[in-house]
Amino acid sequence: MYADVIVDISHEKLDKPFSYRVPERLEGKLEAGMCVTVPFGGGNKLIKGFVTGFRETCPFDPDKAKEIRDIAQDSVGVEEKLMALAVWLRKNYGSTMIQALKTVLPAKQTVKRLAHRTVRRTLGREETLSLLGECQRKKQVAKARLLSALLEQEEIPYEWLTGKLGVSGQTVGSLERAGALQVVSRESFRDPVKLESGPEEKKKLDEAQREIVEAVMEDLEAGTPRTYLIHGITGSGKTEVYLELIERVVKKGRQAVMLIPEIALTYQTLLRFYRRFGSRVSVMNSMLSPGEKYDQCQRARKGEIDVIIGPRSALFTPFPDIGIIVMDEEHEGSYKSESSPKYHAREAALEVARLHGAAVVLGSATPSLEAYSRAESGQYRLFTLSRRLTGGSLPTVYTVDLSRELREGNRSIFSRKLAELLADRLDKGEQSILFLNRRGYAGFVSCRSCGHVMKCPHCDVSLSEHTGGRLVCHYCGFGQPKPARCPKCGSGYIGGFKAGTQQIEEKLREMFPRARCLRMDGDTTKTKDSYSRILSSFANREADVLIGTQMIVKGHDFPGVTLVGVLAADLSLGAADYRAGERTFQLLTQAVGRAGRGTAPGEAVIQTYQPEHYAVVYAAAQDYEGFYREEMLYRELLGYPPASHLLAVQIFGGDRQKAYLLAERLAQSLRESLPGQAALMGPAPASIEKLNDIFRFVFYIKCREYDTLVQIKDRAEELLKQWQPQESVQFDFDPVHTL
DNA sequence: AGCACGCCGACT
DNA sequence: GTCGGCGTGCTC
Repeated sequence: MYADVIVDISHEKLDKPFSYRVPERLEGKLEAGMCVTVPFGGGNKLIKGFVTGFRETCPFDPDKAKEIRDIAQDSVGVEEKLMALAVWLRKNYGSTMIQALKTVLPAKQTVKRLAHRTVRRTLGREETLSLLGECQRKKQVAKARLLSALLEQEEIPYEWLTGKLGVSGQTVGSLERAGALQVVSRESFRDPVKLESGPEEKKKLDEAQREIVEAVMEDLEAGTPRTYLIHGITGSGKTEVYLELIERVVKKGRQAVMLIPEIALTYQTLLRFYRRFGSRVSVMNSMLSPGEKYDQCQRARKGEIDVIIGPRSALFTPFPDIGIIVMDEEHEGSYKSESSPKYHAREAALEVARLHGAAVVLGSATPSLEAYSRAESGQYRLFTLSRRLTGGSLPTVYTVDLSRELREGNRSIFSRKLAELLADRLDKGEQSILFLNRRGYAGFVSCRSCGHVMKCPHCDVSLSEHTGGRLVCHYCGFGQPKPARCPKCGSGYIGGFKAGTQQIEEKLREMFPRARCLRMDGDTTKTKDSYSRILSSFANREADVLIGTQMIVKGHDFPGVTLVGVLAADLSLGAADYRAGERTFQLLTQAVGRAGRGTAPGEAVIQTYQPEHYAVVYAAAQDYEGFYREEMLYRELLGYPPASHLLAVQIFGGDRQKAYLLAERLAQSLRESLPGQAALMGPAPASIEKLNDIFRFVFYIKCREYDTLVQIKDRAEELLKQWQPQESVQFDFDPVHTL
């Protein structure tokens, strides 16, 4: 019996499993994910490693195999919990143990410690010079290089030496022994966000808020923490509830994790946490350098912080005793990892909470169907906050039928209603936002005259236009040629949507030459701080109109905005996946909610070719419940999550034919042993069939039981182990981002 | 990353 | 011949 052991994730060259013999006394006791001590290298130095799997035979010269020394006893609680989490990730989402470990073990620890390791000259200038002369005399080129570098600059980062200067480790070592220099490993915990922790403004909670806090704390103190869903409209004071809960948990000596979507951390929110928790709070942010991330982990490990704010990876902060995990904007797609293991932070949070005995609080104005249905079934406890504390009433929403505009002779991007209201705002000096929900735009085809969208007859998702004018369903592979006329109304105005933020800006300038406008999209926010610069410049009323994609409707508060225009709701409705309706509803609700946050009443215009689509109708009415009922019905009918579960099996390969054959072969083999309640669809080319010269195919398996899908995944992994294909295969459970 | 190995110039 | 420096490659 042999065990695969990862000895150190920190270095790329060691970033692969080493096989060790399992001694008899450990047989049966050892499990994947366990921490063991093994002899490593020529000196048989004992080091710690993690078991990633087992095998019967030795994959190399069996004489070289060494034996596992022991199960590491000293493995602290923190590491053990993270390991258990890695095992869980691997089992439930299907990835290699290495990938799972990398996900869980934060940053590249040791590498990043080196980033903070420097070499400092200890001898004086004269002495160093004479030593340099001696080295040159002895033709010790490496030492000479190092010494002259140290004369230029007293302190040099370690990896400069090994990298740029080409000085090896032992050269540094021998000079250190000679007393010419000193290796300084500094663990300075710089605070990445420098803020003055001002006086804390503690708002008094109203009754509804207090009820939530009391309920959660009661369960937590009784030792029976649960999962809670707060359905609260924007501005209903969810953050206050989070703050209060976290403060109470911290007072009990436990730690808290505050999860936020990738880009959503606003300055205001951050400030509130700093005011409340001072230096005991830390931020994990994608803007941080890996070294800074590592710093934050060290601080957590040492117990220097109690609260971490960050995206899904903050879940793996090495806290010893987490008491609460808060997940704000629970419905956000960025909580689903896009790289293997493709875990969902909501599910991972539940597992972390289980391991720590912590409570999980989910919050959203538009909860995901997954969360809301679980709340309905009693799995989660539901709370509703329906009062807008910040004042301001809900905006008036107008839905404009774009096909009617077209029929009545208006071929512009702006409907007459939107143009009229825009002109009015410009006259009054009030601000407007124009929103283009481009996300999910995957080349769908619709009729400009009647709004009919070309859909797959088998899957009820939009067909995507592929090169060569063919329409393809990337769930089941169904294909048909692109029709010249709309099959419903016979109009020739059928085709893809082509409107970007630039065109909108041009049209706006044409129509309102006096309007000052700002544009915010991928192009204008390339640099790091341009994002916040645009937002603050708009907040300071330096512009009248802000044009942008999803990024403008998240988080930020603009009290001066009294008009929101959604230019084409259909852009996200037409997305070729089953979540299109849900996403559209969420985006529209958020967008509409941007209007009238201040004292002046707001208005919103939703332009669409499908004014009677339920996502549009319920968003316009700001009716979550209604939307939920209808969408859920549809998911039940078609067997999509959360009514059922869906496993996407994705095949990636450089050779189109071979990749397709593997997909076909794997799908066929799985079909043969498919349990009755499961159904397999496909394979089909991904919506972007070729990316970076890699061909992508996908097939889907639907099943009510999640565990059955896990078993099917295990079976697929087994087959792949036998076949050893060149292509890579990934699994995505209940996918959020379709390929 | 750390360590052994082997090559190469220098010096008793 | 031997010693020590320094790059190279391997580690189950």
